[in-house]
Amino acid sequence: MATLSAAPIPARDRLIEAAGEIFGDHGYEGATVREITRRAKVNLAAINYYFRDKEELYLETLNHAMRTIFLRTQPEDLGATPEEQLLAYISGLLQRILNPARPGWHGKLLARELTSPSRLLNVLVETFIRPHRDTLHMIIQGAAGGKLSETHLSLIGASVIGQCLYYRNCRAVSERLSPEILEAPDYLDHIAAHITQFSLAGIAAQVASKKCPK
Amino acid sequence: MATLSAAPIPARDRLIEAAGEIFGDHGYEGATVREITRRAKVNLAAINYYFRDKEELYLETLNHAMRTIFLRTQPEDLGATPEEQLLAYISGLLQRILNPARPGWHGKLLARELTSPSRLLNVLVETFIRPHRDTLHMIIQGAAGGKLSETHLSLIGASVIGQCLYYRNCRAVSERLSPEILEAPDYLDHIAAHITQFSLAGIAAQVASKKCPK
Amino acid sequence: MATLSAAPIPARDRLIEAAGEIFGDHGYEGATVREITRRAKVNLAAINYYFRDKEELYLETLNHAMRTIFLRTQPEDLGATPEEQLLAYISGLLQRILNPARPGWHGKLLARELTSPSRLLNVLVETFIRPHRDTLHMIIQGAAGGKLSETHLSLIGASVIGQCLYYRNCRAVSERLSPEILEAPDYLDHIAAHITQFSLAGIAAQVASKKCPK
Amino acid sequence: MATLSAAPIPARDRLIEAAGEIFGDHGYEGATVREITRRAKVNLAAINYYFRDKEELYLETLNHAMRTIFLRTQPEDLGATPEEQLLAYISGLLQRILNPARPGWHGKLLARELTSPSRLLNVLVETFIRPHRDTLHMIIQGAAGGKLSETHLSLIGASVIGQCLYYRNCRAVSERLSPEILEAPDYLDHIAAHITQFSLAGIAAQVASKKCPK
DNA sequence: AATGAATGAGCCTTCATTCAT
DNA sequence: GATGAATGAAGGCTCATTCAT
Repeated sequence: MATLSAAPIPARDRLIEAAGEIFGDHGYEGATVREITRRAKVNLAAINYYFRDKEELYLETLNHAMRTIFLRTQPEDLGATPEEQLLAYISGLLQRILNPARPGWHGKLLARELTSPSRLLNVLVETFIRPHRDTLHMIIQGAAGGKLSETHLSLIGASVIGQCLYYRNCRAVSERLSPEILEAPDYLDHIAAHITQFSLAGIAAQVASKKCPK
Repeated sequence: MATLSAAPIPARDRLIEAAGEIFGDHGYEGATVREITRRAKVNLAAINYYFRDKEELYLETLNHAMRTIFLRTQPEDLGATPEEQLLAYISGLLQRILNPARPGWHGKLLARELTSPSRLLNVLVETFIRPHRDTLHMIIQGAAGGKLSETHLSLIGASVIGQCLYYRNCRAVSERLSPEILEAPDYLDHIAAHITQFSLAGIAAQVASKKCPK
Repeated sequence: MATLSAAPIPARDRLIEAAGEIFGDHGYEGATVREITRRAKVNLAAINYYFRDKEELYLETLNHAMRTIFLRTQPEDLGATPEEQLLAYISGLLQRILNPARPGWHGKLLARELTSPSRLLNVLVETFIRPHRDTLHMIIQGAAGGKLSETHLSLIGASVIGQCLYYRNCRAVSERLSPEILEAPDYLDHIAAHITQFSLAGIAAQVASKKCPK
Repeated sequence: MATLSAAPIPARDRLIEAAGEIFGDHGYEGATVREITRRAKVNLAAINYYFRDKEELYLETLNHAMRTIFLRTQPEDLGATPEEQLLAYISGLLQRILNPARPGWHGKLLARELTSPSRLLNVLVETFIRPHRDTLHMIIQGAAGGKLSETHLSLIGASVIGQCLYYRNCRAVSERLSPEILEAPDYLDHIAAHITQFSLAGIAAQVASKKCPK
């Protein structure tokens, strides 16, 4: 019989959702399977049933978050000019790790994993992060006019990413030191605009310094 | 009788040193007092004796790391021109959180605390971070010629700090994506120079855009 | 298939039985959960599983003992004349706290709780002891011919109860000072008879002294 | 130089006083040497210095309490007639175990020891309790006119002692069930008078029943 | 004579996991 | 397919005690 009521979320998915929240808030060691199963409203033994053990659940949850955060984006999808592409890239990244409309734990989990990596890091880097990084480098190269070495690209890429991650990693500090920035309704747009302008100037300076080295 | 042998390090100090390493590597929840006391070569009950409990030991250790990292530095100590000051500031920060000659756990502990704050964060921000931030803002204001609003200072300050912390928070990723950067013997100087040049260009662009808003 | 073997006692009940014996012998603080779980032949973690913690187990065990000791008895169940009722009451009380056929720890636990009350005492008094006391007062009033004030009833009741509890609280001393009393096969009956006769005389004297106060 | 200030109480005596209070309130196992040394305002190691260990301190403290409670009293000291002697005996016992002017822990410690004896009980019984019991039996024999057997004396003695100890052992219950008795300023005298009258009647009945056994 | 530093043993509790159903 | 019962291991902590001074 057809019915309008939404299908109930399967237990396995409820587990991943609950695990993400708790791993994000308390870390792998700080999270307890009891708390996770309670929040997911499943039996205590369900984690060992659907996943093998706590670690497997963590890896599965992390994988889920990474897939959501690192949606493939091609430069051509981002905009016409390199400047537009960079803004789109930065804006997208900020959205993915900070937007409270998304499950907050995606970004938290990524930040935790970067700071203290699990054994999944290698596959994480190759599968998700490197392609994303390549896209960013391409955009930067475009903005620079195609003159930058790999090392320069890496340094600049790190500068761009570092600026974005700051708002994820140091959110608690920001809230105390510069609350006005985080309180604006469209603060993510403001921050994205600032980082883009700031970085484009940095890129331009890099190009200039290579042209006329003192 | 005079002797050349160094005085033995007191048990309490050995505990803080061991705790710093293990808290830095595994986080508060992941660290066990058994492991800490074993590494410090003291009795299991020593933590309860010198500190009240595990949490007190953590706070004491964190405080120790913060005091070491956030040595007061006045702008005038840093250099003559704003550019020199900014370079000195960035270089100093990188040294404090990354220099392997220092106990590696200082920076790790700071990074952990920023990402997932304990109840000590408030006092940490007011005692250590805010004064440091004020110094940075002063330097930026100097580099900008004294024209920037508080909000702009905050955004630019976040860009500078974010670039620096990237190498601490995402070190594991950097090692995989750009190993050549971290392998140079004076890589901290290179990074500091890059961030400084990048940021000065960003500051200049900010000043220019305020003068002639499109 | 029908079998003659008795059903195995559930782990939870074994825990209460073992806990009663050990709490009775060593008190709450002197008892260890290790010893209790060992005697109950269950895992160390079973206490946390069936009860929340050691205290909850104690309260549950105490409650169990109290329910067994303080079976409701109505005066009319006890006998026809007040004298028979008093004998039945005293005899029943002695049986409940001393009879070695019952688990010995019931009485021990009660004696301990009276001497050094836990936070359960209030509910214990209201639920179990007060009704019992009211029954006793009714019997005394009957034996006295209905002339005694509340205060006199309380004093006489205390005298009756005190005589009975002596054999519980000071059993170890009795065994040394008057072993012949405890060695008779029906010593509980002898003691009950003595206390009854002794108390009836006391009650009669009380009534007489009220009639002709000197 | 002579001075009016009282001599400071020696550390050893302060320890016994503090130990008595805490053993009385929490029992041997529930008491901690830390708490005792803190209350006695002595070093943590003082217990092991003045006494050998915790148990030795307990025995010493118990001994101290027993000596205070069981001051030798001869029948001739108590009064002329057996009735006066019994009143004096009962009144004295109640004073010793209940009088709040004395250190409250004396009675508490005795009650605890009777209910759950330590290995000191044997010597306690022979040294303190038996002589006291003999005095009581002599008084009872006097009141009875010298006709009672040992067994009868023991039963009657137990009745007398039991009535007295009730107010020590079940004080917490009395406070809830009959507060009015304990609130009178001279309640100890009232209780002593009641127990004496009650017991004299009991003794008389015993004598009568032996004369004309049914 | 007395004490601060340090310790080994044992406490209760909680953890992730498994097993029988 | 899913779960309630039960468990072994390890957790942090507190205990009474000792040792060097």
